[in-house]
Amino acid sequence: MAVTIHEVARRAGVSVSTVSRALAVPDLVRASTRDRVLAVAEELGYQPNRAARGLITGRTGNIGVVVPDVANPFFSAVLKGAHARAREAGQVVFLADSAEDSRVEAELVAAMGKQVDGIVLCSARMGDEELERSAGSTPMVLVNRRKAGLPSVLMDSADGMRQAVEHVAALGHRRIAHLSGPVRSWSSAERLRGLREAAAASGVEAVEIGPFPPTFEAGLPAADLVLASGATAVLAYNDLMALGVLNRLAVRGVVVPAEMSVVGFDGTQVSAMTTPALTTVGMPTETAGRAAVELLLDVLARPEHHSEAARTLPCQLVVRSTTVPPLPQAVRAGAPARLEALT
Amino acid sequence: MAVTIHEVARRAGVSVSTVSRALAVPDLVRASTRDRVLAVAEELGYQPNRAARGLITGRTGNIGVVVPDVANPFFSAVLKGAHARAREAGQVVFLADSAEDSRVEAELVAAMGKQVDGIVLCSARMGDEELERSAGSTPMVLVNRRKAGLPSVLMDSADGMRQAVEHVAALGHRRIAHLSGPVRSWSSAERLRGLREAAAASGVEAVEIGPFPPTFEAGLPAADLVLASGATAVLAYNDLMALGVLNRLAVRGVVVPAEMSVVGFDGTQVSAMTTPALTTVGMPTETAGRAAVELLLDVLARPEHHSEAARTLPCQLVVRSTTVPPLPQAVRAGAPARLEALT
DNA sequence: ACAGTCGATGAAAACCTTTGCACTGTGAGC
DNA sequence: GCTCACAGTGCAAAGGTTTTCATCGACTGT
Repeated sequence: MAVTIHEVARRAGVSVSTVSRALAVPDLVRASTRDRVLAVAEELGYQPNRAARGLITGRTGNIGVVVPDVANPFFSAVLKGAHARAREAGQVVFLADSAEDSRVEAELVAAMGKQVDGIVLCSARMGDEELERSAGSTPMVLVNRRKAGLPSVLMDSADGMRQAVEHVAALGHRRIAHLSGPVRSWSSAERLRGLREAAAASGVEAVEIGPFPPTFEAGLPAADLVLASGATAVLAYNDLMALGVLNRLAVRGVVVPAEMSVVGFDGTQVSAMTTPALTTVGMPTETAGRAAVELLLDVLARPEHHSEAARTLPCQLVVRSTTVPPLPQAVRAGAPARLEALT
Repeated sequence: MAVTIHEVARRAGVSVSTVSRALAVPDLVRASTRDRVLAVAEELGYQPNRAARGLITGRTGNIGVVVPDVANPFFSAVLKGAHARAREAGQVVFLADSAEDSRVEAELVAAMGKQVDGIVLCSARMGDEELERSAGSTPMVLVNRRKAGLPSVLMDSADGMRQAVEHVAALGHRRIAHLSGPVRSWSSAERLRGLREAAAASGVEAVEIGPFPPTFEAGLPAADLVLASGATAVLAYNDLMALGVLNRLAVRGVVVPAEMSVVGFDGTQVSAMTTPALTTVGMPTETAGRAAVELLLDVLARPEHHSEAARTLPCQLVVRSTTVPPLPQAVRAGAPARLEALT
């Protein structure tokens, strides 16, 4: 049986109100009384019952985080950041995994609604109307999704894509392939936009292939498509897909980076672990997680104030070993024997 | 303002008791009344306030999951399984990340205590006494940690290790290196035990190197140690470390698997993505997560019953491309030129 | 026809906390 | 010496639900 505020009050010889105040608004109670109460509370190991508190204050002290897939390193990193920031604020995080299913997602958000003060919704898959409905009942901040009237934390994927394009363009590539991701994803659209703008600006030709699911497996067939496209560099939707490309290229006997440059996206741990190490666009995942709960906390504190706030976090290209200048045309057309001399 | 049970009662023309019963124990109310109540509840979108319910029942409907690091794919997989099973049971999961710190871990468990019905504690880092103290205040099931009197879900790492050892032994390796993981980890100790037993039984010589943190970075220097040891095969503590080994071996110009066989552990996604694909011991991570909340639910349902229950899940070696028979001694000592012919 | 049962429902207590309001006493200002 | 303000504290209501107990009517068995 847990120790209640009544028990503390009894032992300290005061009323429950005084105990409550001693803990919540110390200045309201005389120093001597407060010290006595605090001592007793400490001794008994008293911890307020959050359910009871929530009942009266209407605040639960919980924040919900919903992601499409916890097992995806991208999201688990966001989750980690969110958890860290929440903990600092004494909030607890509720986790929900929508399994990439927009219906489940909506359901989870609805179910969470009453038990949390607010929700951090990552890469929302649900439609705009559903989103609006959900947001109506619970304060919510979006991560990597934009919706008028809803606060959000965005990662500047378009700019990340620009960096990637400029990088391969600077290396001398003139025809680059892009492997696109989930159609309904905001992030996906942003990257496409960044690609087109940067390609036009840099005077390189971008061939768009896809869409694909953002997985290793999708990268396998995508690699063949890339080879057939005649591109000399490929920008994958994410690191997982890039790994698939790498894998398939190796099977096909295509040497990376000599014969094909490959760029990933997300900057997940694994991108540093391949041989050769993958050039990728680093995403501020953990930072985004932190920023999202930060923003949510703000919204909770003064509701009407920043319903429109959108914070954009920068991406940073990290150049590793999968991007080099393309082979001269003559060599590419030549015999494999000549290639060996180059690698 | 949320719709309460009173509102439903008023609109349905019954008392709150009847509404409560219609939802919780439908047989207790007349069919016609029940239908009417249910219809009204549905129409109003009534959802019981869990805080209020928890206040009276003493059950929160929440279960806590604490892991050393959400961003580690091994744990995020366990988490995913736990979440899935919890959701099926209508429970929600509280996440806590201890950042591999035993003090934070204990703190988190204590803080969670009051807000959850029970805790799933993964790969507990805290000491036995602390563990005992924590378990005293909240029902708890351990994952990959054994402690007398506490229910637990174990993955049979020792047997997984046996499979790995027998595999490389069968390939003809006679001297194999083992890279050990965190000293305080139960899993680590189990694997060492499995290694020694299987090595003795198979008549192979095991050289134990370590301990190391279970990371990619640790695999780098470990690879050099392995080369110096004269082993022809290496069993790494986990996949991450194995990737580090692979990476460093490539840098050193050692060809895998021809010159060195490498086995990982955990069977994480990434193990399938390397080139060559990593032979590894598959761990039933998601299953373990499910099993853990299953067990917790059981314990919650009938407390005194299975406080001792320990469920052990099997591991399964998955053979891929990093393990082949060792080179004949003559060749290994010979010129690199001869090697090339082999690969 | 009557006692006894049982099914269906309602009233109210209980869970633990926060907080508005009321009360007491002390010191300041006149 | 009297009023007033105010600091410190207690009382009690409120929050939404579950659950025990009581009530009431109808039905069964004799």
